[in-house]
Amino acid sequence: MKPRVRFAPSPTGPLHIGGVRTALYNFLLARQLGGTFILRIEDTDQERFVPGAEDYIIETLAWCGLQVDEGPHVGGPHAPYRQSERKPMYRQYAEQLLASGNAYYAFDTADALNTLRENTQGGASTFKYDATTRMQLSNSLTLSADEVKERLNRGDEYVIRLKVPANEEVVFEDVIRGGVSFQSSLLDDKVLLKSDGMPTYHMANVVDDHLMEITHVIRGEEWLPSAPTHVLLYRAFGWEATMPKFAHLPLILKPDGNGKLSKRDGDRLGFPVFSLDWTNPETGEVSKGFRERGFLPEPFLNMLAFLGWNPGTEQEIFTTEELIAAFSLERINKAGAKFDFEKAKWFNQQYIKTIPPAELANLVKPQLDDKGITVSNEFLEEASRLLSERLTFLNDFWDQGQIFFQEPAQYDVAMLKKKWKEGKKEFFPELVDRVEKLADYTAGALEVEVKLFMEQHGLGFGDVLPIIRIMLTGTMQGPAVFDTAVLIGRDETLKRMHKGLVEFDGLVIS
RNA sequence: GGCCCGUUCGUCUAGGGGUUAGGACGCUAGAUUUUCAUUCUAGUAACAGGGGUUCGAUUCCCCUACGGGCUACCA
Repeated sequence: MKPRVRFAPSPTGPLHIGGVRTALYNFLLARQLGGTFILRIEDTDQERFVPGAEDYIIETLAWCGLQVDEGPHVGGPHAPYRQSERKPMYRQYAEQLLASGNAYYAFDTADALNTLRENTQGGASTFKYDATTRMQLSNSLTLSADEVKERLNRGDEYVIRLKVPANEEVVFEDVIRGGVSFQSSLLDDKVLLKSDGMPTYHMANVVDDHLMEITHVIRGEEWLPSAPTHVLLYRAFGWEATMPKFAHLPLILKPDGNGKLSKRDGDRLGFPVFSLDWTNPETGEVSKGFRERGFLPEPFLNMLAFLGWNPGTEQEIFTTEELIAAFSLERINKAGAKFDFEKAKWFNQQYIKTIPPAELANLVKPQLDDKGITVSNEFLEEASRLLSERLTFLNDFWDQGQIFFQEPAQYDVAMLKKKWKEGKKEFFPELVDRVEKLADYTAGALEVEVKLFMEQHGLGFGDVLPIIRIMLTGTMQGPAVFDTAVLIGRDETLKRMHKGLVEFDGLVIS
């Protein structure tokens, strides 16, 4: 059987990193096994539908390079891939279960059931629609056939529920957790078809996974408690022989404290939890995405893959191709992983420094475009070369490299006060002059010239270099001074030096 | 409350009946860079607790504690 896996999100909002990781694991397994990666949109709840969410999901997968083989935007042999569009298909399956006695009509209203639940709150047991209560409720099990028919004809609202067998042990194998078992009497008679005719998640999921010939269901741990219901459904349909393998992923947790990672944690702790920027269509509120924060897709995926999985070797930096080769469901951990933004940054930084300067130049170019700055490709490439080991995020390029494109906006006055002193500063006009006359304007020649200048005047590196650095960049940080001087060119270097000569005295006095 | 899943350095984790319990992030120190960052080296730090089983348990079993998930006509 050809491996077929699916990522099946609900379009209820932006994808957070847990969702992306689920997609990634599905993708990795599909690619490793030469199988098919399917995107299915589970939009059976019209009330929670959020406009733009589906596009967001598709854009995220595209940005990450998780190419979808079948899905709503690319089609495929099992189209449609949006459950709302598959609505007419589910009814017959519900009826099949009705006919075989595995399901029944239930006429109880949601309000009535809520009341029952409230009345049993805090007691020994909470109300559950199950084998012990269903004979006291109004459904096709308790009503006469005639009355059921009459209610149906009259147009009474109803749902179709799964008739969960009493006192059975439901056992299934989870690839990650091993054998898992549930007592069927603890399960409730889940609604299969809602009163609006839409299937519930459980129904649609099982039917579609079967129809789409899914071989592995890889999803979050929050689905583990409903997995036995799904197993029962496969059984009721007579599909148990081709039931997919289940793998329930551990959750991604808050870095501090406990609980699932949520949007709030990101806001609170200052890091993104979504893949891309997201604008809430109702409030207009914008949530930061990893992409916009300066992450690149490969390290983003690399980092995500390691949240709950590891290859068993000491290699941590992986390309997506390498992840495909190394991945295995069996090596996924059982326990939830707390998200660590520091480690996420490290993956990104490690990746950026491997990018060839010409390529990095292309990646950072938009930052200059935004500022209306145009430079030659050679210039940008050299700037990228100088900065590539110094960037954690792509966005750091401007912060660290702006002095390549514009004069320093301010000077490190505290340092100037220490270094711009009588007895030393008098020599600098001569240095500027020598730079101007230097025959060979290269980093090497500059260094030789500066050393010569120092020797002749009995000055040390500490007397001279900080001054040159501040003249050129304004700060004590940044790439090698001589490289910087060569990059910005002799004219610009001289211009900045002259400016320093003019301004430093005033700065030191104040 | 009930059910299910889980628990190795602060964090992500390797390991698995006998190990100096390994790596990575972070942090600290040193080296390099007369800057900062990078890089390199070193250091820091863990088997939740209690019972078994065993010659020997961190590893297997049980209990407890703690954490998480689920408990809707939401997914």
